[in-house]
Amino acid sequence: MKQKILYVEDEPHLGKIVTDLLDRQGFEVLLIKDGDEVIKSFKCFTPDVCVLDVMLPGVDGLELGHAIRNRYPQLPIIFLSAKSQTDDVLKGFESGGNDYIKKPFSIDELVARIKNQLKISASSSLGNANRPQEVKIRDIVFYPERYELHIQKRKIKLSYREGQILSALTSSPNKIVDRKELLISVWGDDSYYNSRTLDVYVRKLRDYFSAVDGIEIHTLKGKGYTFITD
Amino acid sequence: MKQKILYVEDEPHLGKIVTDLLDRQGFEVLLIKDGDEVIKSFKCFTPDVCVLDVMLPGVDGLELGHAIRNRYPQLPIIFLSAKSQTDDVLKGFESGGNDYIKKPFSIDELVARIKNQLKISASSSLGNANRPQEVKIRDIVFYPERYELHIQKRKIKLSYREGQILSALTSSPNKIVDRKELLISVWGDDSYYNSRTLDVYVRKLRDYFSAVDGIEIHTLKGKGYTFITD
DNA sequence: TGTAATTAAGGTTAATTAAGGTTAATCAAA
DNA sequence: TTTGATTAACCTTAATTAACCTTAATTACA
Repeated sequence: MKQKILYVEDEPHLGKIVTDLLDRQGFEVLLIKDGDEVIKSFKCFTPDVCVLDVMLPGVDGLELGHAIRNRYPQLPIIFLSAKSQTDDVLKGFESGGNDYIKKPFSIDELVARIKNQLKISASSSLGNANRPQEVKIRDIVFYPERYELHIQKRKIKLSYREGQILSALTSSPNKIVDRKELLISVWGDDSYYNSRTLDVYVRKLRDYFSAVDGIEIHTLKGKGYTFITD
Repeated sequence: MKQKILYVEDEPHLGKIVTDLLDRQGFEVLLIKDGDEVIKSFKCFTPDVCVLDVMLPGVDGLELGHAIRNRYPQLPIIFLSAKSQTDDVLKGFESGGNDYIKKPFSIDELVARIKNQLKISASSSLGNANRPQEVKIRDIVFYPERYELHIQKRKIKLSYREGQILSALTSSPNKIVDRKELLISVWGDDSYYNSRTLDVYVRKLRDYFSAVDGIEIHTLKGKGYTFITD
């Protein structure tokens, strides 16, 4: 079942390109140009996430977001903002089911953030279990919320970053964790430097697991990592 | 009853975003773009706290602050400043019910400071509000409102600061207590020196717990502390 | 079409920077 | 004048940046 995105964008050219790219990523996208028609559209289209340009003519994107949230408090909203003055303040503004991306953005970033929001809303609708108490694999145990890794009697205190990254990897073992998504979920953006920092941490984690066999972090170049436990 | 915030910000997008986020935090926010209209607005809106951008066009944010101060000496004011050059000016202004935040700021920080001014216990119940009678963990008992810590027969009288900090940490065991929030809830601001003082107290607390195993205060650099009890 | 250049994506190791920790000295209030 | 709180000086370590290396994925072209 395809995930549905409601995308509100007045600039037709950009709207078409983004819609197209999201479509190719396997999403079902409804593109709406006119803010006024958004609420109406909910009658026949119930999205899993909304992407709103804040610079809409007539209706303000933020107000529209407000209106949407009133009706559907659980629905995550991602705002696209062009203003450069807000840039620095916007960085890291992610709270509850909302996120702000500044233009220009890359499609990969948008996709990563969409997936991020979908994951969040999915896990929160499953009651609690956002983070498991412990992850047991062979003779290792990982306690995500206390940043501790037990490898065959040895207790390793993980740093904040190590813990975040390992959480992300172990949350879906034997599946690809997209590198960009990982970067965004840990650092909030996928800049070159954060990417290099990630390399360094992956190396550290691999070091910890080097003693254990049957566990490894596999690289899929251009894609991401898989935490392999065979 | 919602707490009321008067927020003066000329940059419309930033203003809307921040208003929106504060709204979602359960505040009632009046956003005013024009400094001249602030005083007028007091006729129909009596805020519990003011948030002023100091870089307003026309009227100076600081002058506005003075004007507000003259009329409502009890009303706490939080200044948002873009440039660090204004530091000394703001420092002079800072006193009693006043505070300032440097841009870029995170919404969490703003909320922490607003709550601090309002003397509301912060979201993670770091404050003094809903203190439990006692906290029992393994063979220790902590009586927050008596500032007393019993460790295996030994009774330790905690100082005010020690008690505050330990309350904050034990109020959410095995979860991250944000360092900045902790500083703001204990000292009202997160200056360099308070940060160093916190280090000293954490060291003292760790000393007390060194006798007990299974209890420790784990540092997550760049984030905060977790009070670990396994 | 197969194989060599090229280039982009990661990996490794080390240096640097920034966040905390430790211990001791000072300050301020009962 | 003693005790809690803060400041200070110096130390340690996480996090990041940097420089250089390796390998997969393209592209070039024979």
